[in-house]
Amino acid sequence: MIDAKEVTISDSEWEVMRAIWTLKRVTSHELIGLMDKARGWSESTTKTLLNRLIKKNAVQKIGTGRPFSYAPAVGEQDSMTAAATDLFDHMCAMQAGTTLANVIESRDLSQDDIKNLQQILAQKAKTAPEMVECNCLPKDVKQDCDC
Amino acid sequence: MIDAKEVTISDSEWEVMRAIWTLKRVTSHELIGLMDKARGWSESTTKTLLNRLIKKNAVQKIGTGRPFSYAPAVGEQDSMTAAATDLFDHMCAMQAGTTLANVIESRDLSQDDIKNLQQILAQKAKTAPEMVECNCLPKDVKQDCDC
DNA sequence: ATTATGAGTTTACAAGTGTAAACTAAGAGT
DNA sequence: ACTCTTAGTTTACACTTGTAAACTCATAAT
Repeated sequence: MIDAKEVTISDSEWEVMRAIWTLKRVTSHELIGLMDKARGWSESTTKTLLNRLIKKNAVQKIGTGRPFSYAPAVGEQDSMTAAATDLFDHMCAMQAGTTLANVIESRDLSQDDIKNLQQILAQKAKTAPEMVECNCLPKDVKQDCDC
Repeated sequence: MIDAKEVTISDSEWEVMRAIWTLKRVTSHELIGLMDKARGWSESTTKTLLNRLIKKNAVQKIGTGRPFSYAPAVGEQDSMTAAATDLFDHMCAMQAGTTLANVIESRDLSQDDIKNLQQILAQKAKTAPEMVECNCLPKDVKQDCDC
């Protein structure tokens, strides 16, 4: 498995990856049918995306004979966490909490997910600061904003 | 204020937006200095990004005379929530919970953020399902995976 | 052995992005 | 009124992405 942090997957590529992750192993034929059904993509489009993913090391080609199979080379959970972490890393730290709250409100979460989150939060509460500071400007820039 | 969901902000543009959001109102001069200090960008680069943001309606030009000022035309929290929601919308629903957990572990959250999250989770727990299903394949595709 | 067909590889092309130079117009100073 | 300087606008250019056609190479069928 390649480290998910090393691989950048574009939006369309994500669609392909999701199918591959879910099926674990596919032929291009299956994938083409799937993406056509799911997104209405032409055969060519799926082929291109698959090749780009191989080149990026997000997918590995399996087998020797002609109908090859394709399997994920990066983990789904790892890729998801890497993508989400990357996004938050580029946003204001001060508002991350509220953003997370907004996201959570709109997600379907299982009872187990919720318990897990609660446990993590309880843990974090023990050492959490009273305030998180805005990290949007270089620290030496005067910043008398209420942000 | 323009609806954040209508505006797509690229990575570099985010850096500029963060500065503008934090300062609420800037001149291109200030912004150029800031981005140079924060990212080492040349004057030209900041100017280009600022113009793209204006064209996208993420930033508004203020004033009539020559040194114009620039202010956000979309809200920061709204944009953050829109970006994060969009990301999660494109990922497997089944693993969103774990992903959120992973993200939360690595964030700095304030006591208030945590309380807020806890309150939301307690609420969600009341109606949360036992399991969230994978939504990565068209529902009519046979899918005997353990995913 | 020859051909059709399915699978894989190359090329294409417009839009968006990161990065920046060149050009132009409005005010500031003389 | 003329010129310097600063702020704003245009152009540039390579790389990525979304989308897809064209082309080529194995292999199965004849």
